[in-house]
Amino acid sequence: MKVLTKKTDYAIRALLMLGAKRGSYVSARTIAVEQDMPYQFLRGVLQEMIRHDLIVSKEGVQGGFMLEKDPDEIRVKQLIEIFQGTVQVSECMFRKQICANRSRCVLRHEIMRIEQVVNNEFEQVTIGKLLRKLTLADHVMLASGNMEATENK
Amino acid sequence: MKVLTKKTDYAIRALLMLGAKRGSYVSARTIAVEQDMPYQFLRGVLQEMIRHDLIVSKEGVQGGFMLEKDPDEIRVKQLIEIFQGTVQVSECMFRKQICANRSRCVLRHEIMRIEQVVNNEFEQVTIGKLLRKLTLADHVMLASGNMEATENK
DNA sequence: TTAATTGATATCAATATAGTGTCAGTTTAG
DNA sequence: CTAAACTGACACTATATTGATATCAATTAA
Ligand code: FES
Ligand code: FES
Repeated sequence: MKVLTKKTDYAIRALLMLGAKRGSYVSARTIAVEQDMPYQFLRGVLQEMIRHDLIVSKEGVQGGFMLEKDPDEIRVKQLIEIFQGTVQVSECMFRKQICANRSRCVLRHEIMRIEQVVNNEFEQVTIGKLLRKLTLADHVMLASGNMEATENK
Repeated sequence: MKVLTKKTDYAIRALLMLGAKRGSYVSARTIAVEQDMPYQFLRGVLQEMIRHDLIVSKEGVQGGFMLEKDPDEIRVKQLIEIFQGTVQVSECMFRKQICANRSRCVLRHEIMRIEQVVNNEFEQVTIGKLLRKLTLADHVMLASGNMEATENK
């Protein structure tokens, strides 16, 4: 059972990188190379995030993506919803018989309670929190990229 | 995002039915018809549960499946593990760079914490608890099946 | 002008989930 | 003793989801 798919995974990591390099545009190519993600796939993810106003972009040479929204307002829950749809524990168990009485069904109740808990957890985690939790060393890595790519030219 | 797959769903519902009719054998056909599940698919699910010693079976006419284990010891968590594999939020985010230092990675930490919470929730829910939560009306339905199928012959 | 970029889409491949079919062996009612 | 109702054990198909690639037009800075 996998809770986060690649899209969500890549989205979080891309946002962390944009968060670490705030103020400047970072190209999809750069993110893809440094974080080791498939380029075209990542681009799709980034575009989806643009559509949801999480990031902005600039076309052309020196273009790329930039994080504008406050990192503390980007919740992992939202990312999951964007890339994996609303969390639902089960479509609707117990169709035929018990479901005749949806509102009363205690099973559904129990399941929905768990749904609530899970959602709550993911709602707590924001890109901002994750950024702050990164150790200095990690942070530097995220901000500067890998060495080959950064050799002072 | 779907947390419970059909297999888990069917497994829970089948167990509830077996739990409601404890002591007697219930055939896959009966469960399938009364709970509206695909017969062969359900059979696969039942066999899997036998392999994990959750239920026992009897072949031949008047045969079927029976719940032997204490319903309070059958946790939804175990069912999820059987039919969907261990819960893992993400394979392992942040491969290339940060992962050089797995033990230190705070992101992984955060993710694993949530994993813990989710697992905990599903560990709390047992077939026994669900059975007790069923209202009397539901219980009767589960135990007696639908009317057409039960007409005293 | 050209190379580095994003926008927008179309398509494909891989994997996971859901469901069906078949046949051999067991049991019990008649 | 036999037929019908069962499970055991697989092999198979279908559908959906996820992951990834490819193409081409438009934009921009050097
Ligand atoms: S689960 Fe659908 S109503 Fe009980
Ligand atoms: S997530 Fe793999 S180590 Fe940080």
